Amino acid sequence: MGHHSRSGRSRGRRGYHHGNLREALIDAALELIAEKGAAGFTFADAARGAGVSPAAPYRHFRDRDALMADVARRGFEVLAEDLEQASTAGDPDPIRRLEQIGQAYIEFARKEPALFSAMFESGHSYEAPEVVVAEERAFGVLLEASQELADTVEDDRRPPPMMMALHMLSLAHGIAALYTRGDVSRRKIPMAPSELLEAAVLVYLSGLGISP
Amino acid sequence: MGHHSRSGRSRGRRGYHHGNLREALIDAALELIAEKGAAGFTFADAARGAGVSPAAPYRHFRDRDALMADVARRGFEVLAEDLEQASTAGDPDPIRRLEQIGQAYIEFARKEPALFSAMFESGHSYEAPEVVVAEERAFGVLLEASQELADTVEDDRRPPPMMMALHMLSLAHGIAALYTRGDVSRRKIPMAPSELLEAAVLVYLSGLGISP
DNA sequence: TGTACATCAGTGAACGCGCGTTCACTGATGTAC
DNA sequence: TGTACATCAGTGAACGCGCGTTCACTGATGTAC
Repeated sequence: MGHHSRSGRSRGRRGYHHGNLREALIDAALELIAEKGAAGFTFADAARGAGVSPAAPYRHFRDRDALMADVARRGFEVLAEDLEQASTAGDPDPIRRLEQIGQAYIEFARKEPALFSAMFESGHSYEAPEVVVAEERAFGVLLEASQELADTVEDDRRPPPMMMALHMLSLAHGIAALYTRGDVSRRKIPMAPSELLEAAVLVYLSGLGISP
Repeated sequence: MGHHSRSGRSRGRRGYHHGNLREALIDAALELIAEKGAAGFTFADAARGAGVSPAAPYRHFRDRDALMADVARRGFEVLAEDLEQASTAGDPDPIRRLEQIGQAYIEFARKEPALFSAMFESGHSYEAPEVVVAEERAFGVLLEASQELADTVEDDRRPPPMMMALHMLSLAHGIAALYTRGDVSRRKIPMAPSELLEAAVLVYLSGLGISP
């Protein structure tokens, strides 16, 4: 299953103690989310998936919600890393950078549908500090790139970076939510999501007076 | 509760027969979704909410999924109506029309968070024909307005209406999903969602060479 | 290096609960004549 | 208009099941000396 490429499959416990049950539970949750959606599993399911007794998860998470919050936190952390990667690697041209970050956003949704669901479709808002921090870190990448791009424009025509970042995020998130998840979902469109995003970004930036 | 402004509150049964249990179950489901999210209720909860025995819903819906699908269908129908309303009423100028449709989209998400959740955050894709029809009807409004606006541009610079419509939808949906639901959710931003959308639309259209 | 002991991270049995679902039933409604 | 009857839409009791959660427990690990 694709979404374990990062964390590796939990490879069976080595005795009475599991060794890394916390991670194994998160992995199991992701697998279950991928199968049946964010609402489609129970605390006991996660225990079963990790190969432990139903009482074992209580050593690591207060309840199912706490487990889900941790899954969401990891999601935002992975997303932040991906966006940072897209921002620092690749073409350093400010326009290309912004566009690459947007592409990384929808690519994240495509590659990690289970994380994406846990983050945005679980019915919770996750006000836990670690989640908020990770969220802001991800948004910060977008904001910084917007700032940098805005700085290339002469003073009197410079667009507000915060607005640019929010526009980019909304656009990327909308495309991701509606069109990127191949299996569980969604609407079909006559072009790839990445093309749709690319075209939108170019039009949008052109509207701000920014052209390649 | 706000989301009953359209259908009216179910006002207690008048005897052994409920009279309109199907609608009452949908109403109850909406109330429960508003309280606890799309995953936060059971078939039995819906029955309780409608004031009938747990066996009664089986006369109208095969299971909980069938009930949710019907809620989603109604959601898309209401959305389609709202978009049509925004398209036909109000300013007939093509630019304003498109923008009004976008505003209606996020306004729908704000006013009907329970419907919005059922439509987009329930973990189902709803391939039932009636749902697809309602979805296409809603999208059709956006497409038609895009078509009309594209027609105001001279031939050689005319943007593809389908692309415009998809861009508008993605943008509106992203803003709606991230920022419009006051209670259950979400991120805070330094401007109202409607302003965020308005600015984005103006920039975008300007990028297409369309200005008021 | 060995031993005693504290701590940690699991077990597995048990419980109460509510859910989904079926069933024979029955009150209410509609219709034929 | 009245009556017999079919159909509809609900009841309520029952069931098996799996979930969440607690509990005393125990095997494994780490550490002091």
